[in-house]
Amino acid sequence: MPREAADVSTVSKSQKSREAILESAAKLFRRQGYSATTLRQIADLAEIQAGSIYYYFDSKDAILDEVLDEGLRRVFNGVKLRLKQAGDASHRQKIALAIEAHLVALHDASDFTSANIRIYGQLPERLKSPHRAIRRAYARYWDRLLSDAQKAGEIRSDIELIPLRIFVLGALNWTVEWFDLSKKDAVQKLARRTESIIFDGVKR
Amino acid sequence: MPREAADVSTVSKSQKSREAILESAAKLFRRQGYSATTLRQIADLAEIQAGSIYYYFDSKDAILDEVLDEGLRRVFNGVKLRLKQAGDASHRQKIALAIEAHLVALHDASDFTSANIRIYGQLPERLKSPHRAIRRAYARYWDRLLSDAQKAGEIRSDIELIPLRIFVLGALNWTVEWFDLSKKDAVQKLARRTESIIFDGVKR
Amino acid sequence: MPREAADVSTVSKSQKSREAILESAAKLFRRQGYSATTLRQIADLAEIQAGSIYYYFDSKDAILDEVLDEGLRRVFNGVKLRLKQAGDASHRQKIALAIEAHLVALHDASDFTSANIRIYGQLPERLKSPHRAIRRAYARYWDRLLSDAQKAGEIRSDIELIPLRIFVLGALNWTVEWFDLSKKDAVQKLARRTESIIFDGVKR
Amino acid sequence: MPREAADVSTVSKSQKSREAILESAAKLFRRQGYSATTLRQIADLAEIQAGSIYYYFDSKDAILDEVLDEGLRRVFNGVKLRLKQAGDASHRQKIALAIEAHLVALHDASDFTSANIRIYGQLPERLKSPHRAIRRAYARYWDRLLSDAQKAGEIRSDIELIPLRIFVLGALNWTVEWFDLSKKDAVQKLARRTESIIFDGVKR
DNA sequence: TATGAATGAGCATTCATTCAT
DNA sequence: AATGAATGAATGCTCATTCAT
Repeated sequence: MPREAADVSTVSKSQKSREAILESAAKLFRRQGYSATTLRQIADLAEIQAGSIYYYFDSKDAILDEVLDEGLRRVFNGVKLRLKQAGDASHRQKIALAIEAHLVALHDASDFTSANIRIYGQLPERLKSPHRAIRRAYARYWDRLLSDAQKAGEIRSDIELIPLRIFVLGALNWTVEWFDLSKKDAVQKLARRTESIIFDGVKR
Repeated sequence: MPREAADVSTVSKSQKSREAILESAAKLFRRQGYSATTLRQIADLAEIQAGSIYYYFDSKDAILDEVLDEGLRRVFNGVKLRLKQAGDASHRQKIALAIEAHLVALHDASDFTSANIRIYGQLPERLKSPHRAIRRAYARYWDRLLSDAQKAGEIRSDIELIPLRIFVLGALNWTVEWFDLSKKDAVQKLARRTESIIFDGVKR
Repeated sequence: MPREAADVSTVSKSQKSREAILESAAKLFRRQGYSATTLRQIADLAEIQAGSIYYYFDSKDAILDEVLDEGLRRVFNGVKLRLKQAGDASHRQKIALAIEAHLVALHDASDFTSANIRIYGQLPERLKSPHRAIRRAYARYWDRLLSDAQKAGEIRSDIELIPLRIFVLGALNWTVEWFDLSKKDAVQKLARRTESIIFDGVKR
Repeated sequence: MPREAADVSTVSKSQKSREAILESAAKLFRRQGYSATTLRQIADLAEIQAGSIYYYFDSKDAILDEVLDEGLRRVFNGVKLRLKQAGDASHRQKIALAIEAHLVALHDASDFTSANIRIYGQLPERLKSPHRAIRRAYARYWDRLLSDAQKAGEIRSDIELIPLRIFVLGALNWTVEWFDLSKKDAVQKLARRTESIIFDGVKR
C-alpha cells in the first residue's frame, strides 16, 4: 500500500489517486453522512473504479478514519500556527485569533474539517474511539487558552471554563450547518462578530 | 390507514403500536442517523415485526417525515406556550424563557427534537424540503423576539439580528451533542448560563 | 428463524424452502467444493432468490455447518440402526453390516454424506472444528467394533486397530470418487466385495 | 514465455521464480483447494508480486494444469522406476514395491502429488479433461500389474481386477487425508501394513 | 524480468419493501 | 391488526487479470 510520495517535486500518480479518494470521501461524508455514502459514489467522484479504492484502503472504515484524522489535525494545526504568530497579543486578541483560525479551517480548508464536525456524533463507537485522543487534546488546548485569560482577569471569575469552551466551540462548529462559503472575507467578518458577542459577554 | 384515536379515554392498541414505532425510530435516528438505522432495528425496539411497520407507514421516509415534524413542533409549541405564560416580562426575560423552553424541549421531551436537530443537515433534499416551512416559521418567531428586544433598547443597535439568531440557536442546538441529560435541574442551570453569556454580551 | 415443522402431516412451505436450500447446497458442495459454490447457484437450484437464503440461514458458513452435520449423522445413524437389528451375528458379520450401511448412507442417502466426505479435508479450521466431536465419536464406534472382533479372535492379533480403521474407512470413503450410483444392488455387491478383501485378502 | 532452462549448470533466476510459483501453488492447492487459493497467496508464498505471475503463466488455470501434471508424473515415474529395479521379484513383491513407491511419491515428493489426489475430484470438467489420458495410463499400468499376478495365480481368480485396482489406489490415496509425514520410515511401515491387509486379509 | 496501479465482473450479504394470509 | 415469507436492487469487498513502464 503506497503511502509515501515518491518525490518532493513530483506527485506520483498513485499519490494523486489516493488523495482524490480521500477528498471525494470527505466531500460526500460531509454532505450525506457516512452510511449514506457508497464506495461507488466516492469512486465516481474520484474518477476511478470502485474496486480500485481497495488498492489504497483496506475498507470504507479505513477511509473514514483518515478523513476524520485529517479533518481535526487541520483545525488544530491552523489554530496553533496562528497563535504562534500572535506574539504578545492580549488574551482576548489571542482567543479572537483562535476563533478566526478555527472558522477558517472549518470553511476554507476543504471538506475534511466540516465532515469531521458533522458526522462524528452519529458514528458507532468503533469508529469514534480512535479519535478520542486528538479531540481531547484539542479541547485541552482551548481550556488553557481560556484559563490563561481568566487568570489574567480578562474573563469573569464566576464563569465555569469547561461549559464555556463547549459553548464557544459549539457556536463555531454550528456555523458549518448554515454558513455560505462563497463570499470573500465573510469568514473574517463572522469571526469578529462571534468574538464580539462572546467576549463582551464574558468580560468583567 | 388508522390515524385517528378511537376514543379520548382509551388509547387503542393500534395507536400504541404507531407511537411505539415513532418513538423507536426517533431514538435510533438520533443516535445513528437516518440511513444507518434499519427498519428491522425500529421494529425490534417497538416489539413488532418489520413487515407490520407498513401497516402504519408507507415507507421509511414517511416515518422520518413524522419524526421530524413532531420534533420541531414540540420545540415550537414548548417555546410558544412558555411565552404565553410570561405575561409582562421584560424582553430579556422573555428571551431567557425562550432559551430555557428550547433547551427543555431538546433534552426532556424525548428523542424527537434532538433527532430533528442532529440529522436534518445530512438529509437529501427530498427529505428536507417538506420541513422548510415550519423551520422558517420558527426562525421568524425568534427574529421577532430579538427584534422587539432591540427596538426596546435591550439589544445593542449595531447587532445584526439574523446572524445573532443563527448564533443563539446554534449554541443551543449544539448542546445535544454533549449535554448529559441525567442530572435534575441541569437544563435550567444550562439555560441560565447560556442566557447570561449571550446577554451580557449583547446588552448596551 | 423458523425451525420447527408446523405439523406432522403438513410440511410447511417454509420448511420446504429451508430443506431445498440445504439439499441444493449439499449437491453443489459435493460436486464443486465449498468455495467454488456460490449462493446464487444454491438459490437457482432451490428455485428461490439469493437474498431469500438469508431468511433461513445467517451465512454461507451456517449452511455448510448444517450440511456437514446432517451428512455425518446420516452415516452414523445408518450404521447404528443396522447393527441394532443385527442380533447375535458374528463379529465379521457385524463389520460386514457396518460396511454395507456406511456405503448405503454414502451413496443412497442424498448428497449430504458424500459432501461431508469430499470437502471436509480442504476446509479452513474455523469450519472444521465444530465437527471434530462427532467425527471422533464415529471413529471410536468403529474402533470398538474392530476391537471386539479382535478380542474374539476374528481379527489377527498382530493387526494394529487404528491404522486398520483408517484403512477401512478410507477405502469406503474413496468410493464416492468413482462409484456409479445408478445400478440397483450395486452397493450391496460393492459392500460384499470390500468385506471379502479386507477379511480374506486377495491371495489364493 | 520462458520455458527452457538457460543452462545445465546454472538455474536461471527466471527458472527459479517459475518453480517457486509452482511449488507455492501446489502447497496451497493441496491445503485449501483450487478455488479457495488466490493468486495473491501464491505470489506471497513465492515472494514475488501477483502481477508477475503472468510473466510465467497465462492464467490460474494454467498453473493448476502444470501442478496436476507434475503431480501424477512424479507418482507414475516413481512407481515405474522402482519396478524397473525390481528384477525378478514375485508378483506380490512387485505389487508391494508399487504400493510403497506410490506412497513415497504421495508423501515425500512435495505437495504436487497430494494436491493432485486431493483436488482433482472437485474440479470442473474443463480442468479435469486434459489429465484424463495420463490418469488412464496410470490405471492401465496397475491393471497389468494385477492381471499378471492373477494369471500367475498370486491373486484369487474370482477377484475382479478393476474394482480391486480402484480399491487399492483408493486406500493408498486416502492416506493423504490423515497420514503424518513427519516420522522417519513411517511410509515404509504403512506400505508393508497396507500390502499385508490387501494380500492376506485381517482374519486369523 | 518484473511490478505498481488499476480494472470490472462477481461475491456474500443487507435491507426496504411486498403480499398472501 | 399483523405477520411470515420472500424479493431484488444495492452494498462493501475480492480477485483474476491487464498493461504501461
